[in-house]
Amino acid sequence: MSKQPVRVPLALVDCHTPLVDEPLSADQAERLASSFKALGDPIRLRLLSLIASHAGGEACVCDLTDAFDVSAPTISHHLKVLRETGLVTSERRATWVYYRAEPAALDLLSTVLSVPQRANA
Amino acid sequence: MSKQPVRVPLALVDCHTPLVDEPLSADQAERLASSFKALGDPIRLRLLSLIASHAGGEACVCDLTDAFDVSAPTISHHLKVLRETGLVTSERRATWVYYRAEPAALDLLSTVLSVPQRANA
DNA sequence: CGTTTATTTTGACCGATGTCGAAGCAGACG
DNA sequence: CGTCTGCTTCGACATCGGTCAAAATAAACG
Repeated sequence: MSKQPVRVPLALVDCHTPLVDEPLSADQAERLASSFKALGDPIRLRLLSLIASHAGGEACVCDLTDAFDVSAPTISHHLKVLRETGLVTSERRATWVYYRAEPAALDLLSTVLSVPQRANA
Repeated sequence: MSKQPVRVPLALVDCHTPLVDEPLSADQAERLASSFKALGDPIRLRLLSLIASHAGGEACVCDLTDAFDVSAPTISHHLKVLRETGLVTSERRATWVYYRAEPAALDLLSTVLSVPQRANA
């Protein structure tokens, strides 16, 4: 029942305030933009969603490849982009490679976009 | 004290479930990706943040241009991208053009990325 | 060990996108 | 009316990014 260690991708430490609250620094914007860019492709979004919503919290690449009309190298490329931004992690077990979503990364981006309701300014 | 009309950008009606809950359809992914792609540029992120956090809830283009090292046409281009995805709206008043953030659009994207905490699957 | 299957890397292609200067448009103000 | 200022559009250019086929790597299996 212990708390999971909260894994915030290295590139995103220090970005935790909703962007509507105060202007992002150039530096924060640079790092956040990389993450959103990774989400800015329909195949990557679907991959992430498939992985995150998959039974057991992980999905094998072979499961993912079949869901799309693009070649295996293309899927691999998109997974790499998601990995490099810390949105997913991967682990090889025997023949197959399994991907998991990184909830802390998603949550952080969700927070940045959130709109805290307050008195209408 | 009446409720504001909730303005969800047309392209995003029908996308309201966290992507970790169930796989996005190709169609939803396509539309959401457009929005995230708009957020996938550091200048656009900072523009959005500047606009949303600006006193009065709106900012004039002239305020925005000075904050960056790029030309006015480039700022205008980025604002157009934000406008076309429904993240901001603009209004001309006399000499100046004012931009506002669209909270419903931000909130929707925030929801899609959110991670509802539940029993660890 | 050679083969087969799963996944990634490499290299090339080409369309998409960020950038700028120049030109255009819209109001305001003499 | 003519001109000035604020903003956008146009056209060109360079870079980036998604895609594939082919080759490379990894692990199992016979």
